Amino acid sequence: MNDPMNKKMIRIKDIAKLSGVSVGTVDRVIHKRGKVSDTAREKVEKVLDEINYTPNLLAKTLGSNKVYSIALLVPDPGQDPYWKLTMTGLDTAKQEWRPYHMDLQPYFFELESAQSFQYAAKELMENPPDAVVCAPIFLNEALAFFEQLDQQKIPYVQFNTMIPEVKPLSFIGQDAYQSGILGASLLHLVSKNQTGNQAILHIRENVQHSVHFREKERGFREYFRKLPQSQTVSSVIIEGEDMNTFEDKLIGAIKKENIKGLYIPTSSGATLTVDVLEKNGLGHISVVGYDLLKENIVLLKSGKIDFLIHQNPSRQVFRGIYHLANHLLFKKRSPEKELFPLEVITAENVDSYLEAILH
Amino acid sequence: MNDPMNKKMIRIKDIAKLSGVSVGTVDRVIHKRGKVSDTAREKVEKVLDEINYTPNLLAKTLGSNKVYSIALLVPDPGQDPYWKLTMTGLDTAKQEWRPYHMDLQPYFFELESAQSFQYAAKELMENPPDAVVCAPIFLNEALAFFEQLDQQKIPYVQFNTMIPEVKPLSFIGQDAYQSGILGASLLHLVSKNQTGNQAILHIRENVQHSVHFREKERGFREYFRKLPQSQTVSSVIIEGEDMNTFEDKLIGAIKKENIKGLYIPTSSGATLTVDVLEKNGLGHISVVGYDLLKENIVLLKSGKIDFLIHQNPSRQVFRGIYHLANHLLFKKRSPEKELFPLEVITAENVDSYLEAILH
DNA sequence: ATGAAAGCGCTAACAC
DNA sequence: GTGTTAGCGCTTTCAT
Repeated sequence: MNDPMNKKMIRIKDIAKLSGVSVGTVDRVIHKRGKVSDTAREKVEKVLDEINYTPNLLAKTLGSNKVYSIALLVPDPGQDPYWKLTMTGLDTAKQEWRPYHMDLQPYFFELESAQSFQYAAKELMENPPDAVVCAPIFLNEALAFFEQLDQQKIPYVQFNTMIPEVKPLSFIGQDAYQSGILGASLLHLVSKNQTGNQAILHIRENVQHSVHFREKERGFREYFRKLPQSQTVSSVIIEGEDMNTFEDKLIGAIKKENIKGLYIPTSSGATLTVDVLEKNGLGHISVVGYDLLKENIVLLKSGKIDFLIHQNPSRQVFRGIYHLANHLLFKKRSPEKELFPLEVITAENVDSYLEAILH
Repeated sequence: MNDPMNKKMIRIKDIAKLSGVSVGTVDRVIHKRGKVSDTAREKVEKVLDEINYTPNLLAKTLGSNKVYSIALLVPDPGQDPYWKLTMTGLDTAKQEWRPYHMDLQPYFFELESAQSFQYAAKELMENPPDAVVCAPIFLNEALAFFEQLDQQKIPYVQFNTMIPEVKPLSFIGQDAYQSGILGASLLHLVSKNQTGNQAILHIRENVQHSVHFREKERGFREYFRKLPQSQTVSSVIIEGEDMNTFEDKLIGAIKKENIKGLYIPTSSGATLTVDVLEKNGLGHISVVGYDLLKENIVLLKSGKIDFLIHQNPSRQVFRGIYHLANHLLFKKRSPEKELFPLEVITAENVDSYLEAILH
């Protein structure tokens, strides 16, 4: 903005001298803390208006000499490869913030159990951190937790799933609706030469996730509805249970609805599906899936999945921590929302993503 | 790695006490500066081995009390929309590093004039910065400049174009060969239904850029060569001059070679090309271009360009500055190479990229 | 309400 | 060679 060329940077001491008060008073005025007389305040503010003071953040942090802690509340990475990716983000953040003595502690809950979310949240609060990064998988339980944080004035970042009811320091994630549109367009492109219908496949999606997945479905349908020659879209819902039921349901639907393309919003769903397709000689069906899970990468490279959309969970937590750390350490303000780009992964660019440093 | 839960962080003072020497000596051992007796060194090193000391970077930087400057040497952003994007990266970096009193100064040269590169480099060196970020468009001139920097022990980051002959602090950019492969695969995908040949279009590419563009071409050709039914690829070279010549050459080549798909490695080349195609009723020809230039975005959204590949020049400079700042301020070591992912942009995800904070 | 002064952890200059 | 000490710019405490 303005030239930082002026040799000497302005210090609180300088402001004090210029306005004829002590550094203590200047500090009080700047941070609106303690008592200051109107006359003193005016003198200082006058000087502040004229010069352009930017505090030295290093000194600020050093002087206040606190060790901050940030807790991370996420699904157990051992239970799901998608959530396992978030640990990379945590590790990178740990390294990055280590020199600032930031204490980063993860707490895990079962992906399928709202109760375990409550339990993990409770454990977390037994030793209240200075800030929290949370994936609010379970709507009600998350709301209760966030309320608790609000009460204790603990700032938090919400990521992955967007719950509009709360006002976190920031939300980090993607536009799920647009993600559905993108998925649809990719599927459309890649299955142009085949005849048949498109389908969205819901595999073991918690009802609780539903906001997220519903938005994806809405986008997906919208794309095909808007097409010049509007196409119908089937929806195949598979609750879970055993592989045989899964196979029967899936193959049944494909045959019945004459499906040529499958959109699979759940990261780990693509592997299961492709296995079944292969086994049943349905390898020609186009597949668009999510995320850089090991299995997905293999399938992508071998051409069994056509596209992946990258949600970048590792970076989501990395950025969540980043915002909170900046908030705590440097009082920097964070964006209300940080929406990640919807990244298209193909066999040809997947390696470039794997090599890239948490970008 | 290891638990940061131990209430108190270890300070140099602690190490001094534990090893029975003074803080000065500990500092000397840690930084291998000044003279230390072997016995003292051993005592300190023994303690260092046992405990896990991470220096407080805030205190470190504050104590050494320097104002660092980083110079940026890039093509004039006024002359080319691609290079204009780098200014976003500079601005963001300025904001980010402002609190650390980092002085960031850009120097510009003419995109088509090696001499102006020399001139700008000379001007830059009249007031030697502590580090340099440079886009080495002109091979020989860049080599001379880098040599000068090496001599003066000024660290530098090389971005956008990879010159293997030098050893900068880091290189930032993309794998151009793989980028060509990606471009080819996208073009192949999108033009499957049409008959004809693929072509790569070279528009006003300085000979000096050639490493970069040659690699892209190599990848592009390689993709089609490896295809089960190997396809031929034409290469259309347009030196510059006026629009009419451009049009004649382009249309001539398209007709003659029966071209159905165009790969355009130069960011600003796509607009020119699409204009000519439209005008000549050749709107059906598929186009893959580069980068999020305003004009490209419009064409992408209207379906006149099928895909863009994002080189993210703004982030390239942002990261370049990031590495150098960390190097200077915190003595952090940077990666030799930071390869960006090859990002695929479509009409459906382009907005998500525009919204995204310099990601 | 305000000023003076003691840190924060590290660096660097200085004395011995 | 080694220990001591005065900063770096800010926060925080303690007198006044």
